[in-house]
Amino acid sequence: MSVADRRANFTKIAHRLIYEKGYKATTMRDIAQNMGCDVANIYNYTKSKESILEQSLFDTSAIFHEGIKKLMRNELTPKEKLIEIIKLHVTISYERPYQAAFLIDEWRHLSNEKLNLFLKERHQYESWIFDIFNTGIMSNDFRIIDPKIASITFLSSIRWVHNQFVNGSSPKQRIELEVHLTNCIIGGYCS
Amino acid sequence: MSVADRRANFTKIAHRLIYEKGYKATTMRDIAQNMGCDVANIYNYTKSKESILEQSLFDTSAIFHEGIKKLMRNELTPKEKLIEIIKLHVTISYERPYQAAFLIDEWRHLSNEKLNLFLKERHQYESWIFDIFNTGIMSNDFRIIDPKIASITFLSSIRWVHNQFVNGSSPKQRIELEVHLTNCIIGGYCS
DNA sequence: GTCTATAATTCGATAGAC
DNA sequence: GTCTATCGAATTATAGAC
Repeated sequence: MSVADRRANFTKIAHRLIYEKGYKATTMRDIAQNMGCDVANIYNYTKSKESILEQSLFDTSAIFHEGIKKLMRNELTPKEKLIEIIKLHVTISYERPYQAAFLIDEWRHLSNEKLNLFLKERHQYESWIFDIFNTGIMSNDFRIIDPKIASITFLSSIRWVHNQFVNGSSPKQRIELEVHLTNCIIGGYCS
Repeated sequence: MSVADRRANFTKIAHRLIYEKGYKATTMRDIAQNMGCDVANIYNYTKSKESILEQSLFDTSAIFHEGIKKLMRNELTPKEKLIEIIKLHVTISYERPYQAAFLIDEWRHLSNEKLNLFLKERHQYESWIFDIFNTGIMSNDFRIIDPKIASITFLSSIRWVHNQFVNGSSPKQRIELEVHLTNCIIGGYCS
């Protein structure tokens, strides 16, 4: 196994354990045991426990930001933007379900300096979503709703998708989920 | 201060800290410090750290179950049932925001036996929601959507409400949130 | 009820031999 | 890169004096 493969294997195992048990409840000894080696070896792959979390959070945050920046540049209607954002979340949650979960559950375990930086990024992301709703309500693309509550509710409604992918899913299952989820959120429940 | 008041104060402080830092990251010393006493005194109010979490989870789970059982007995349309469930979640999240959060974030730190019991209760609750969607789709009250994905999305979309209440809110703010949230979820976003 | 003291364990991380 | 051994700190929880 190459060095790169070993590192990838370590990251995968560490992320899975942190997802299953939570960051605080996952010990370096847990990770070592699942790697089949001793605790000391873990520090060949990471300089500290926190850096595992830190790298995952900021890497994945950057991917979300790239995605939303790209679709905000396109000339899409507010409704089309929401559809693209659903697709973005499903895609990222499919490709890295554990790390998508950390953005929701584990960010608070960052140390203070990193925490502030992360919250800044998150707030910026939420602002983009808010702007879409605010614009869409003004332009009558959306109904008369509270833009703040709508944007929070929208983000919350797609915050479970990663759970569907943690045990492995096929590309077909990904597409199906995306279609049904979009149908629910964009079309609404009631006829 | 009476014995009951001291216990209530302990519970409130413990729940606030667990909400803010997470169960694993909250130490008995943290709680003691916020109570203004020594660690040993904490064990006058609880027999263990886990029993704090355990009692909160099962108490609040029972309240959710009581609420949904009551509204399922009524002869309401599926749509009216969803509206009542939104109201139920807003009400409980308003009255005990920390404990509502534990049902989402902290249940996994229960010990094995208690964990299985909790998951059983949660699954039953989710089944009731699923049944509402399943029935509503058949009866044409709802659009043609995937009932499984719809029920998960619905529950996820109201899973943020407690955050709005953790720093204290007026009854008027509660009503406003309930109205706007119901408008978003039942009416949908798009016109 | 309050405290001091401490037991028993576990944690992240490092030193150093191979 | 692997291991053994261990450090220093922090954890839950208890014993026992006041």
